[in-house]
Amino acid sequence: MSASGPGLPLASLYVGDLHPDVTEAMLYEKFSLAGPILSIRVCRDVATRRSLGYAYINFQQPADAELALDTMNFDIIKGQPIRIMWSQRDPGLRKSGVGNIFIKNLEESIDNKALYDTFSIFGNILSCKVVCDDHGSRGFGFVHFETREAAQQAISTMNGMLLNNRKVFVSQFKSRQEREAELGVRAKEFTNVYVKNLKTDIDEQGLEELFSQFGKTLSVKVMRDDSGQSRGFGFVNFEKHEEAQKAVMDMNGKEVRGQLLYVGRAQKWAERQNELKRRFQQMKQLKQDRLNHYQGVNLYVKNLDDSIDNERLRKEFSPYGVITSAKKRQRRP
DNA sequence: AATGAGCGA
Repeated sequence: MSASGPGLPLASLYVGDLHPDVTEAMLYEKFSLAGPILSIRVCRDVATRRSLGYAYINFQQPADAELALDTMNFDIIKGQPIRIMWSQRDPGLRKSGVGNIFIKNLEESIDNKALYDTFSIFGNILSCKVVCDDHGSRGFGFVHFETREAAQQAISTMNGMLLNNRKVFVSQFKSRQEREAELGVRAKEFTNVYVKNLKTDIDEQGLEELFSQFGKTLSVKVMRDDSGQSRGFGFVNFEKHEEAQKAVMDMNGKEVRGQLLYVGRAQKWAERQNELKRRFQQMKQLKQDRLNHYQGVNLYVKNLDDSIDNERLRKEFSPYGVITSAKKRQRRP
């Protein structure tokens, strides 16, 4: 029988955000308090058997499932709040993001339950979460409503409201891509230009002289250390975007007093931090991936005689399987 | 400042 056949879906819950060690037995112990259970399954990776972090709880009675959802949502198992939803095998609503809203500037004591309670007056909530790290709330979260009307209601009445004395911002959820596209558009209209590789004896006046040919500048600044010495970079803010654009086009890579200038759009401090963080994490991930890739398939062979070269190494090991690389380390001189 | 993950493996 198809699992979407009559009877089943109405009494089936999806439980997500599970700690990887959560088992069927632990879920049974908890959820059977709401009523008789038909079956429970923690979904696992077929090869490794590791928990995928979600489970299904099938009740005999829909009313019991509803009771569980209403009373056990966000309860903590193994230190992690579980997130309960109705099982909905059709991914349409989830993927479309219709009805999904974003809330930021949440006061730290506002948790999942509080967020759920404040927003549930606008309509049926499919899923809701305050984003946390190990220090607690990160001050923002999501509420996914069943309908766009509910989401719209929530946005228009809650945006700008005080919640525990903090003014919250509520808006339509935007995917990372949408958001970056939006930032990109704004960034394209920049007027502030970042200049580096400046000789340290170039001051504001010198910088101004270099860039005034492109248009009227609103401000020119050379960044300095505590002793007042130039740090070799600065900012030129133009009145018009076109002028800033032209300054970048003409001056980037240009030699000024023996140094190649870097000239580009000035980033906001936060934007710069984000980029650095992202690059750092990307690098970390890359290293991890390589490590994982070689884990268990890379052999280290020591005590090789000088006469053995890469070719010979490969030949000796080739009977045991496909070799992707065989390299002998050069003896240090 | 911050815009997710997720459906019977």
